[in-house]
Formats: sequence, C-alpha cells, structure tokens
Amino acid sequence: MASIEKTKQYLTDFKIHPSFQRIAIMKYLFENPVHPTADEIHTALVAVIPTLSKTTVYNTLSLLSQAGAIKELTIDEKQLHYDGYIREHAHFRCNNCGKIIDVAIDNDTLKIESLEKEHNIIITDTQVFYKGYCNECKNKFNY
Amino acid sequence: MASIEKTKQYLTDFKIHPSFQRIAIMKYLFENPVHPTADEIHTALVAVIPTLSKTTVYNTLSLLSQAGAIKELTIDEKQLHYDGYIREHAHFRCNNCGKIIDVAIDNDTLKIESLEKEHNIIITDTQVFYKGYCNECKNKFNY
DNA sequence: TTGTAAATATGTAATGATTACAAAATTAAA
DNA sequence: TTTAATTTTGTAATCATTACATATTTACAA
Ligand SMILES: [Mn+2]
Ligand SMILES: [Mn+2]
Ligand SMILES: [Zn+2]
Ligand SMILES: [Zn+2]
Repeated sequence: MASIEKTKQYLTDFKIHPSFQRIAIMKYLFENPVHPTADEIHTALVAVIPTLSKTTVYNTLSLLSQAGAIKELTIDEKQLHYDGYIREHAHFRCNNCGKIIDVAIDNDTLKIESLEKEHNIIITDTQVFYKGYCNECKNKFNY
Repeated sequence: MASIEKTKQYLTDFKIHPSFQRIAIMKYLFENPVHPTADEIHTALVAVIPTLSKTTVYNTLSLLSQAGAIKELTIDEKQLHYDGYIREHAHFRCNNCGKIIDVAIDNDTLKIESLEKEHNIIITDTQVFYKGYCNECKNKFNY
C-alpha cells in the first residue's frame, strides 16, 4: 500500500516532477508487482482516470525507466513489461500462461566488475530471465 | 566455416528437414555470430538467393528456435536477435551502437535446480543480458 | 493577480516488426 | 506418372510503440 505521499517522494528522489498521472502510474506499479505491460496499466488506470491517454502511459514509462525509477523487462517476445521493484532480482516467465514471477538472485554471482575489466565495457543494467512452466501449468505438459 | 554438409547434418540431428533455404539460414548464423535480426539475415541472403522471401526467414527462425537449434534473444526492445551458438553463455548489448557480444557465464551460478525446487517450476531456458557501453562507445559517454 | 513561457498530457496518425493466410512450387511416395 | 504432403512465396493484416501537433496545466515574472 504505497501512499500517494510516499510515491510523490519516490519520484522526486529520481528528479521526476510528480504529476497526477505519473504518481498514478508509479503507484500502480508499486501496488501491482505482477510486471504489467503498458496496455495493462492503461486499462486498469483509465477506469479510475478516464482521461488518461495511452500516450501518457508510454511516455511516463519511458521517463521512469530512463531515470532508473522502474525496470523495463524484455523477457517477452511481444511486449515490454514493467517492474516498480528495482532491487536486483531475476524473473521467471511461464511459456504457457505468461505469468512473470520474481526469483531471487545472488547479487555477486554475475561478476559485473570482472566482466567489465575483461571486455573493457561499462555495465549499467543486468537482466536474468528464466523461462519454462509454472507450478500451475507444468502438469499440462507432461512434466 | 561451416560446410553445407555439416549444416545439413546439424539440422537433421534436430529432426529438421534440411531444405535449401533452411541450410542457407542456419549456415549464415554459424558463419556470422553477431546475433543478427531476421531482417539482417534476409538482406544478407537475398543477395545470394534472390527468391528468398522474408516470410521464409521468419518461419525458419521460429522453426529452428522451437527445435532448440538456435536461440532467440529478447535483449533488444525493438527486434528479436538470433544466435546459432546454443551453448550456455550470456550477452552484452551496447546501448549506443547496438552491438551484441558473447560473455562467458558460469553454468552453475544460475542454480537452476534449486530454483525449480523452490518455486515448483520447470526451467527450460535461461538468458542473461548485460547492457551498457562497449569499449568503442564508452568514451563518448564520460565513462 | 495577470500574462507568458515551459512543462505535461492528449488524440490521432504513422511506423515497423511480426504474423496470418492463401496460392504456388517443390518434394515424397504411392 | 498421380497424388498427397511439405515447403516457400507474396501480400495483407496485426498490433505494440512512436511521432507529432494540439491542448491543457503549471511555473513564475511583471
Ligand atoms: Mn520483478
Ligand atoms: Mn551469443
Ligand atoms: Zn503458467
Ligand atoms: Zn558500442
């Protein structure tokens, strides 16, 4: 239950002006940690804010994402999914029902620093994706 | 330099009928390990096989991918990229030039089995993506 | 307070990667 | 050969995302 005040502060901390729409979208992500798509966010919020445009949802999500306030997940072949929980963690996507769940990951198993040195690169983001069948779907596929 | 014969055998091993077009696409992936998109593959091959349709490239890539003969990378927000090298490894994508390079990864850092038990899921695929700036681009972004 | 510029939001049109579909061509095999 | 199955092709549709122009809201100086 992220309050409006907390959400406003969160955005401000990322130097994002907390407009009414931005607060609504950020708050939605906090309260619905299911990695929704832009369209799902819009559908859910337009029921409460009938004037909310889809463009604003897209614009806001890229703004938040670029500022580092949210994460953009490329786990799905068709659409981007968004995550308001930005602490380092991995994701599992069920190939049958599409559900995306959080999975813990050891922060230092990924060896960022050593990879950066080895390849002379700068790593700014890391994503670990697992795909397969969730506990509800695995039976349907002889597992 | 993957020969046509080796490529044909490779497809057969995955129970894929080695048609002329399929061999060409698979061979292209073997010889161009730069993780091309469907469009890049088509553009390169249509110069040699003028009748090759883009639909065939798309169809073949999903066929190969479903059979496990190639990997489909969702590292890019805009397009899918393909990899003919299927042994477990991670990828780094430069946010500036878009280049995707292979990165070694410790096979057992990902703890597949323990995650499967913990969440009661089946994991059939794992992708590790790093994003940032490559050695050629990092200077342009004060790193 | 009022006026004006900057920032933000909106609606519609365009883009472009991918897929659907039906017809044509090729291959298998009866 | 004939016929059926597989594969390829070309075109049209889909649909998530972006571009763009306009409208609205907010900031802030006079
Ligand atoms: Mn998450
Ligand atoms: Mn690779
Ligand atoms: Zn499932
Ligand atoms: Zn680069």
